[in-house]
Amino acid sequence: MAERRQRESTGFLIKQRAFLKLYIITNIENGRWYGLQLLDELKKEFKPFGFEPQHSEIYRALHELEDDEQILTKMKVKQDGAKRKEIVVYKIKDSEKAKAYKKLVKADLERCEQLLRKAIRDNFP
Amino acid sequence: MAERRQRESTGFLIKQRAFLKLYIITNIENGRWYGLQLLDELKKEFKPFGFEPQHSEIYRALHELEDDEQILTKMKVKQDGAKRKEIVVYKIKDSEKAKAYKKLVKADLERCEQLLRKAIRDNFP
DNA sequence: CCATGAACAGACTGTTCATTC
DNA sequence: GAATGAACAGTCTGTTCATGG
Repeated sequence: MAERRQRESTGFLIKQRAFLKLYIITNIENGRWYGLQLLDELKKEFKPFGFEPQHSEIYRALHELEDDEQILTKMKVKQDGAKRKEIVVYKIKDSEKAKAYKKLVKADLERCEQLLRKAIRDNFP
Repeated sequence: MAERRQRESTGFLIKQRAFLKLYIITNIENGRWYGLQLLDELKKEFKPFGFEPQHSEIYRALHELEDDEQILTKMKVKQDGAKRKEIVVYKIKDSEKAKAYKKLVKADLERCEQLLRKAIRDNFP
């Protein structure tokens, strides 16, 4: 089971999903995080670049990193303080797979960067 | 009439359509071109970057540059030689609008490039 | 086969709704 | 309101089909 999408159709630019997954892994490598917390952080990061990710994309990315890529595991924990709300906290489950995934995305990011630079060169001499 | 799409939803990366439109304008600024000819040229250009545009995207881009952006006009011409096949050749109709469009896309390309560079910086120290 | 175009279908993502604290 | 999740809807794009030389 668990065979899912495989990208590389005609290969234009990287998809938002993969881009967010990369950031999520890196953040979780440095500590525990849960969904809305990641959303706030990433919104803050990308706001200056006119990009504002949505909460559903973050959750989809987290679910795929757990179910498809098998890179993360989740834990439900009671929030600190008086509140008895459960939140879903993620941590790295397989750091080798995490490393491999990041390597893949890095290559794609560099490819995309070159494509954009080429477009600027070719069209604005 | 003729009110159509306006991008900037949450603003991740530039869309393939806009990217191709830019190249199409630049190519047509330097002479007459028709659809499949542009397709061949652009496939050749982007092949080394793992990107291979499809013919329907080229046609959609051309149609929008004519109908929506009002930057191009088309002419049907008989192909040279013995063949009596008509092909659809485009030329610039409004070079001011072309210039303005390219300026817009340039800004977006630069924004995207910065976003990618940031991702490389942030995740691969 | 070349050339243009439209129709159809699927993938990706944004908006909304549902549920629980 | 915070948090998670799923359902729904729309857009973008790839594949296929249709037409004509």
